[in-house]
Amino acid sequence: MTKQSVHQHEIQVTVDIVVLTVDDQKLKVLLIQRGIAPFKGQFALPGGFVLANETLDAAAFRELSEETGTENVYLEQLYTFGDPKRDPRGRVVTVAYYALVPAGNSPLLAGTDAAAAGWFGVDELPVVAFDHPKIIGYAVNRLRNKLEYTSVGFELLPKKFTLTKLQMLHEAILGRSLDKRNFRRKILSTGLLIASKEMEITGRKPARLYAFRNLK
Amino acid sequence: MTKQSVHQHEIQVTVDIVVLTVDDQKLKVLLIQRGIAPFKGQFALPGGFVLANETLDAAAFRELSEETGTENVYLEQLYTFGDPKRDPRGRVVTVAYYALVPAGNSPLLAGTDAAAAGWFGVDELPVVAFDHPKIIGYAVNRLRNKLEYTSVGFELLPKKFTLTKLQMLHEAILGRSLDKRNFRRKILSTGLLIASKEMEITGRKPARLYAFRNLK
DNA sequence: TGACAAAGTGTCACAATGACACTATTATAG
DNA sequence: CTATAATAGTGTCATTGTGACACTTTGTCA
Repeated sequence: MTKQSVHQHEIQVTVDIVVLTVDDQKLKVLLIQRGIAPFKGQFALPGGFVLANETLDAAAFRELSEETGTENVYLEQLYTFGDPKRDPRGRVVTVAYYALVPAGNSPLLAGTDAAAAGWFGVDELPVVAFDHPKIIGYAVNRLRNKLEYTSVGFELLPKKFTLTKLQMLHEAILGRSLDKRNFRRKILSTGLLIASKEMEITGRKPARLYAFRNLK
Repeated sequence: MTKQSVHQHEIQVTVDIVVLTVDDQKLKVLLIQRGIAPFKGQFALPGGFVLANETLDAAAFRELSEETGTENVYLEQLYTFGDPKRDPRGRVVTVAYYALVPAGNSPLLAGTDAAAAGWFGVDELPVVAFDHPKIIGYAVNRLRNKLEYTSVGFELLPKKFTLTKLQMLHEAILGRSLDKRNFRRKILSTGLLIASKEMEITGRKPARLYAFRNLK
């Protein structure tokens, strides 16, 4: 910031978004099949250019909305990737974000300029373009870490959920099973959950529904 | 990344580096006085443009070396700031890094194009240009958090140090005092320290010198 | 050799965590 | 109607981690 050249160092800046969900007991990422070169036919993260008068966060929200129809989701900046060779078309620095969406709220993928899209288990990825596999790895790591010391997990569930659902969610993300009693003790002791009076009726013994204490 | 325009969305990309040290029992940041407009005369973080064929990490290392003469330091990407109004000269996205340097290794500030430079306690900052106060805040937070669950602290000390020095370092960063026995118990139980046979002789009772177990 | 300054050391109470298995409640099938 | 299948829900114990707390040791220097 101490140099004064103005038109010399311009670079294309994009945002790419790792949209994560948990479905079918698996942590999954949203990928879009590229309709154009380079990497035509391969899958890639949703994303796009940062516009002239837009914050980075706004660009990420916009792309998420445009490409997936998803709104009102948890979105957080992840890391910025800037290897000069990461995009064969030229110098592109991408600010990666990750988003968490509840299972079932699968974005409708309306109005995308991509050929197709879908959810892929993070351990069963297809061929993925650019350095996006690395970016996905970063996001998965971040989510696993944050799960241990924050309440991000609730972002992946509907407003009301059973403790078993919450536990299965944690198990899917962490990739290991958890003790039921210890899990309940710990999660309830945080005070972040409020028990509703409703029960989920599933055909067997009904389970109590809880909600995340929404306060900041 | 699904659009194909090429020359439309170019943005200037810089790196800015929050160089931190602990000296005189205070957590301090390296600031450089700007010799040119905008914000002429104000202090700012060292930094500069990312060059055409350079990774972001390389740009950060280069700027650090050019502007401060510092090398071989701990350097980690922090966050990317891209508010369209953050730089009055135009659209500049900056990838912020933070660096940790041992006290006393104060960079010599050789060959800088800035008017002056100096270390400032993070609680006693002068008027700082751009959104750099916010960036400094991010870095301080990150360091405080990382100190609790990693070994970054060792990056701020010489190779050999006494436990009292290490404790004072932690106290300076966290901004609170720690119990001597509890601190020693905890830090020694990590197994990250190896006791050397040397003692530091300071005029009073000599203190044992320890080193960080360098392994990854 | 006495005073000073900093190094170094142990215990106890409480909280957090991990391991472990049975009972309760509902729907459904016979 | 009652037996069964399925999932919900619950408590204890041992271990470990953590915070609070004060005195002794060792060397220097006056």
